[in-house]
Amino acid sequence: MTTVTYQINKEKLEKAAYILKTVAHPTRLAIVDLLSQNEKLSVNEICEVLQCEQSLLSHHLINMKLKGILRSEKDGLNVFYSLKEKDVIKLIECIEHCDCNY
Amino acid sequence: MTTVTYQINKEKLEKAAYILKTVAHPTRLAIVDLLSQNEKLSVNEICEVLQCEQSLLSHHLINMKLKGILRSEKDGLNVFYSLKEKDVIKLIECIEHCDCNY
DNA sequence: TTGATATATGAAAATATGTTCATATATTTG
DNA sequence: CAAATATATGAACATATTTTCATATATCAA
Repeated sequence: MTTVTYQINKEKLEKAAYILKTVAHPTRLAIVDLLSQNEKLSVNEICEVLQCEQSLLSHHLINMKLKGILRSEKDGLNVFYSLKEKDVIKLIECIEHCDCNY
Repeated sequence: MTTVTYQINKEKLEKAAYILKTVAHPTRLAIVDLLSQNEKLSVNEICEVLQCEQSLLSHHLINMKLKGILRSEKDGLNVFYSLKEKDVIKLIECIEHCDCNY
């Protein structure tokens, strides 16, 4: 006889997976990291620091904005992105201690 | 003149992304959740609770074991999986508070 | 040894994600 | 207005991940 405890519901897990997936990419993690250190940055600034092609970066940024992780505000020619969901910073910290195989 | 602070190195970010990706899947998150509540579970037990096809579940479990998140031990016909890298539980908690778009 | 049960494996198919490239749009400046 | 700059868009392509299915292997019990 098995009595297995199952806590979290499906919907919550799907949401969590969705957010994790959004962040689980080196460039996107770098963006989160950058924006945790710098209140707001223009696409160009991020582009230069990360050495990432403009259009590719744009895709990443818009993706993360769509999912509520970033916000953006326009100022003249520039668009400044900033961290909307600051909790995602914790994900990086959380994993730094992990001792998984890689 | 731009002075952008950039903290984490590329390698660290790639490792973090790698681990996050491994966990960023509803079924795999459910497995982590289950194993945070139950010390160890057989493939079959997990199969039944999650209503997941046996072979698919096996793929997930082996994948997570390979990446150091789970461990397994054989006992007769059964293989019991348990959480090796308990820190990943925190990822779920971390995200539960997040208020992203979905 | 045969049959039943639990788990793993591997290849193929289905699906999703990431990247590139060419070009569009919007804003500023001369 | 034309040119320059910053960013966005979309389609095509490349690549990676997930799922399915058929089957293999291992262990146990009769």
